[in-house]
Amino acid sequence: MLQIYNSLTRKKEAFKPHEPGKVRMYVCGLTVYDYSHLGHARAMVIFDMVARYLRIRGYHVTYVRNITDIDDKIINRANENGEDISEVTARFIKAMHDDIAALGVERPDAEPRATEHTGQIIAMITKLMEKGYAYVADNGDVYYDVSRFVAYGKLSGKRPEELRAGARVAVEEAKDDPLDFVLWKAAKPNEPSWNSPWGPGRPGWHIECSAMATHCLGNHLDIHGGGQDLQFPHHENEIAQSEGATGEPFVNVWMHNGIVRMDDEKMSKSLGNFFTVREVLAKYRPEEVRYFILFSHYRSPLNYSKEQLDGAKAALTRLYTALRGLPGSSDKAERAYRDRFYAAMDDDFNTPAAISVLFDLAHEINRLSEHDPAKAGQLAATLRKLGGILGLLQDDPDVFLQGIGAVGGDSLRIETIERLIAQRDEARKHKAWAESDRIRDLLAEKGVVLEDSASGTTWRRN
RNA sequence: GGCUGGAUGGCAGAGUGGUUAUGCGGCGGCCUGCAAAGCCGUUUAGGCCGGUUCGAUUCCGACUCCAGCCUCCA
Repeated sequence: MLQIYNSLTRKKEAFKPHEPGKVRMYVCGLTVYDYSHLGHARAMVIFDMVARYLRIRGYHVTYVRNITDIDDKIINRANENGEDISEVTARFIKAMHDDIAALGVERPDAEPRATEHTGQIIAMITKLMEKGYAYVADNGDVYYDVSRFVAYGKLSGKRPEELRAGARVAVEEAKDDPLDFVLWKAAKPNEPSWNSPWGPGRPGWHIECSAMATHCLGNHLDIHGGGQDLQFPHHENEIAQSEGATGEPFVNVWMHNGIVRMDDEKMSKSLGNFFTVREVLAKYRPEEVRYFILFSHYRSPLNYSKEQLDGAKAALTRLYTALRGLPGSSDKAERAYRDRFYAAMDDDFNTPAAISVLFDLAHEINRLSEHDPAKAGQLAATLRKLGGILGLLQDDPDVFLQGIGAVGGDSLRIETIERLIAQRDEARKHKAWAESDRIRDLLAEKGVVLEDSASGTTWRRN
């Protein structure tokens, strides 16, 4: 039985979609004004893992992940570059798709963009106006009246009075209440705008998610996900908007992934302490990055460090080494291991525990490979199958270990390596150990590790 | 200050009221011409103080420290 930690109730709950067998899931995507960094990548990989696992468990999943393609930062970026907004967004949407595809993130079923849903957005704001949840301010902006939504704060555990008391932000004068948030921004000169009942303007950030989520998935979602840093105010505001407009519960299960840290501090654009996905992929292979992300639980903070990424590489090397030379494809997984893997994943997507099952498999494969290759082969197929659920271990082991597409360094060409190995074999036949070791040291200096066995010499890059 | 969440072995990172997490690293052994890989064994745990219990790392309470949110943020 799948259990998911629900941020709304702050506990794990048995997962029950309200339509049996079907899951409607919405995840907050990115604002496309710059390259994605590791924090974005984590959210993308986590919810990709969630969608994959739900499907493995037999659910028909509709996964929607939005793109915010109109916002102050995008406008500023376009102005800085002397570009049109659509040029900026097109470029960074492409970059995002490339980056996360490299990390093995599958495309969601829909990827709605704010600028393509202004109709739905305006319709929802109109509804909120009609129901008295919104007002037009003196400056022409439309605001949500937080005082009208009695459940405000239920997701974040915050109380409006305390928020007001602790307000540290300069209060926008047009608002009736510092907690009110903008639904529609009146256009300033030279800003992109859409016509609306309240004059030309553009949507506020929070409303787009409410409008697109309900438009794509209906009023009542099973799962809504996003980074922990979106829990308040973004998701709190989404609830206020959606439930205010539809009168129905908006989301059953709220899932929040932990943030990525650098030196025990949040990795973020504003702090400037971030690595873009591209920068990381220049040093590490995509699968290493994906493993790094999945090796800690999705709700824990994830500390970025060289040691962690190097560890991911070492761990994958062990798993692929176990798979090497064994038939890898099969549809059936050994039941005992599969059950343990599922049990881990059923427990709030406990990927570290699930990964530990992969290592137990690798260990058993290594034990059996000599005396019971048939059984070892079966387990190898199981390992590959279960790894695949996490989007791991789908490469040919030799391709991974020999580092085709490995990054960095002045690596030797395969032909050169094989020629040197042949030379060394010749020397070894004559027990010319000095020459043999000379060649092995030479290769080692170039990052190539040799492994002699009864069946010949194999090599890998380290 | 308020609201969330956390504190585990050398590092990373899970589960668990009494029994091996797992990975990286260390140490000893097997294998090897020597290595590497692998295998066998092994070494360091659960912030601090109380409480509940036959027994707590695990449950409860206080304390200390850390992070996130309260401003755009995955």
